[in-house]
Amino acid sequence: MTDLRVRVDKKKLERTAYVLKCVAHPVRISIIDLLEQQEQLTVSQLQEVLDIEQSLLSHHLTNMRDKGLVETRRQGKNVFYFLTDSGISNIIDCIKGCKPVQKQV
Amino acid sequence: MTDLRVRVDKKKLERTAYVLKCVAHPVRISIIDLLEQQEQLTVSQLQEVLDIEQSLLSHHLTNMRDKGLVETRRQGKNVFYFLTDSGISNIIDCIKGCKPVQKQV
DNA sequence: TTAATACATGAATAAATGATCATGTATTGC
DNA sequence: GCAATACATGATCATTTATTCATGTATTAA
Repeated sequence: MTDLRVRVDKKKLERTAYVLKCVAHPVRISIIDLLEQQEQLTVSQLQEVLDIEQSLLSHHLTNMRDKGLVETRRQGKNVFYFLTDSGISNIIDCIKGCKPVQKQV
Repeated sequence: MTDLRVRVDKKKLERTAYVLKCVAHPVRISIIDLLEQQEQLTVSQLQEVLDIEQSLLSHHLTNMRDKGLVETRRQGKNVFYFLTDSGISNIIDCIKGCKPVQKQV
């Protein structure tokens, strides 16, 4: 076991976990999926598709924004959300492509 | 917004979030990283590199095993852990490769 | 069989996350 | 200004996840 060590430094490790944690939620994955299809969507549009409470959605979006996954642009009464160019889509594609793991749910 | 909808079905969405949640932890990402380098490692070996309490590590490993991320093979007193062929490594590579997102930590 | 090593497990607690509810702010149109 | 629409925020509570500690089990070697 000569010089085995974790190849990712601690800061990046924590940042990665932090961002991943944000992605690791059905609603938030859905949001990412929708924004991959649509470029930008208002909260109302997202709400309509996702069919969840407005404030819950808003919390999720704020969460994602805090972590840098999405950004916003206001246009009149509407606020548009869009994915930042952070490679998150790649992660999702990666996951979508990967074989489902089998074990207890 | 004609027929915008989430392209991932609910079951897969939940499963993905479930697995991702498991990946989304510094210690567990480290474990994956080590097992990418080493093929198989005992708990003691992991413990030495990671420098955390034995029982905590064991809990993490059990967690990962329950989710199907790793499997085990006993050899005498030792238990070897190794990654299952589930594409998790790809996810990690993906993440390691992706631009760091900037915002509050 | 006993002791030592290697690992697992369960209970208890602490900390983080998720959901709900009530309320607040920004923008527009009247 | 006032009401309506669109969204955000904060407090609270419920649930999940992380950590610790004490103890348990399997394997080997003496």
